[in-house]
Amino acid sequence: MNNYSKQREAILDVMKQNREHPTAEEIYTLVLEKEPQISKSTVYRNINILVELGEIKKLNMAVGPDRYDYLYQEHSHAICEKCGSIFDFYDVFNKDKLSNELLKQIENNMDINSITIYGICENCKSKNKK
Amino acid sequence: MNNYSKQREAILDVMKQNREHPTAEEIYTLVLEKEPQISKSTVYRNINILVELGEIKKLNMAVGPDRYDYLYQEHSHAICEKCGSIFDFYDVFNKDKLSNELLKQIENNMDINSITIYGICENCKSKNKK
DNA sequence: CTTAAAATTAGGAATTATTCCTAATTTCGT
DNA sequence: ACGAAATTAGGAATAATTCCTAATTTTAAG
Repeated sequence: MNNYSKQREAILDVMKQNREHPTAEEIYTLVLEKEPQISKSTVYRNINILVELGEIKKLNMAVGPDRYDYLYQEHSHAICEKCGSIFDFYDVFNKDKLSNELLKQIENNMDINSITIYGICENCKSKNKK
Repeated sequence: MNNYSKQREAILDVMKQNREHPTAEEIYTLVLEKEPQISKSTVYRNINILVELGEIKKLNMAVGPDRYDYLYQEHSHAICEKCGSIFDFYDVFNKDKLSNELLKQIENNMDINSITIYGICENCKSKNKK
């Protein structure tokens, strides 16, 4: 794994130019513009490889399919479990401290990749009150 | 939504007695012991209702199907993105403070339901070095 | 206790999301 | 330039979940 292919490069380009946390399906549609012959399995396979390589990040959604994020800057996500909205935010968690606390509590020296907040956004809260 | 049914009660019972974060499939298998006639769609539907009612929590996995957790005590989860191991841990995040920070940054007054750490566990780290 | 409306069910079909398979092509190291 | 290794397109297969329908159960009101 790691030979050059224009397909993989096109996928990475799409991710670099897109900060909307696209789904695999959306990535596929976007990459079709540059690579009209690309197949969906190639998109899925390369998405997984890029995650593996640490170039993009996988967001585990509460609703709907997984989403992906190019790592333009270290940040965290807050995800609405009702409507699936994603909010980016910065500088809240001290990973070293967390990592240490984790080590103490679970006795496992995990590498922390990301921290995600799940909840209900303002909009969905007000909808439910009706 | 919210009429009594022995099926829903049986599902909740399974969740109360199981702290292994079962998948929907596993819940289905377990509940079959008490309700041999229950159908998978009833299990899925009721799981969603119980999440909605706040009786159980949905864990958005990095690998494999979603998992569920009875809310016996407030706690957070650390999930290995490679093998899917789940670690429970306690008392690390100050939700009020976080909620406030979120409000400032994203200008959305989200209700925080849970905070999940995603990473790579010790075991998977050492496997990769080989 | 009836009774009617509302909620829930079983069972299976349908849908969605993702992975797997294969033969052909491309890339890479020498 | 050549052979091994990696990658591809295309489609089949699988996994996870939701949707549909007619029958049954629950609830609330009389």
